[in-house]
Amino acid sequence: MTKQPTTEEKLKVFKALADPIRLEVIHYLNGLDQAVSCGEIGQAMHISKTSGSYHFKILQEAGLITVQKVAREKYVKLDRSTFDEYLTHFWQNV
Amino acid sequence: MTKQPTTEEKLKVFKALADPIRLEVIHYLNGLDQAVSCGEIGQAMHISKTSGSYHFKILQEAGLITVQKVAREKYVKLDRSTFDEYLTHFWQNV
DNA sequence: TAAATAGTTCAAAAACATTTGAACTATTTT
DNA sequence: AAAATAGTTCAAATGTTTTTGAACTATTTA
Repeated sequence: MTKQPTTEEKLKVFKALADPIRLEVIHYLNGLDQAVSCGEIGQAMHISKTSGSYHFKILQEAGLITVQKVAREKYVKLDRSTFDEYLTHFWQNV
Repeated sequence: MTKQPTTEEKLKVFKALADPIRLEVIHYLNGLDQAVSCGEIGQAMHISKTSGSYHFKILQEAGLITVQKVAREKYVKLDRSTFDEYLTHFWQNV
């Protein structure tokens, strides 16, 4: 009884997954399983702040991460429900 | 006990899924659940032969479809084991 | 054997995604 | 209050993907 994703939404998710840096970020977040600051992830991935900002935005707009601002930092974690909806339950929406 | 996909392989699959025409092809093939000729799919998607050829190659190289040549036609169907490995079982490989 | 059909290949053009560095905002520390 | 830190925004440059049309191969039909 939960709404079917549109093609636009699916595209956003698959495009977000179709990049090596973003797959690495997902892997990193999955390993830690807690909110981590953008800066920490950026350092671990060896990318610039600007590039990090760009990639986090894409992951966020796809719904793959959630973001929480704490003082001057942003903490990020995986939104597993989105992975489940688009990947694990892929055949439910195809 | 089955080999972990490499980052390259995952990227190929997610890139293949990150396109509206290819998602439509997958949807079409899923509905029919049988091998269909490239020409028939191309007509149903309203794309040129050249564009069809390009997209089928990408889906094939990602392992998302299998292709069988019969006389001068090519028949295509979904390879569900690849969808299962990369999507349904996403968390096993992340 | 000539014409038609199914699909491929190639290179150029067009469209789209990513990176870069500088300038910026907001917050925290000294 | 000044300096430092976390992150964003912008436009330009670079890189990658997709589309296009013409020429091609292989097979089938007339």
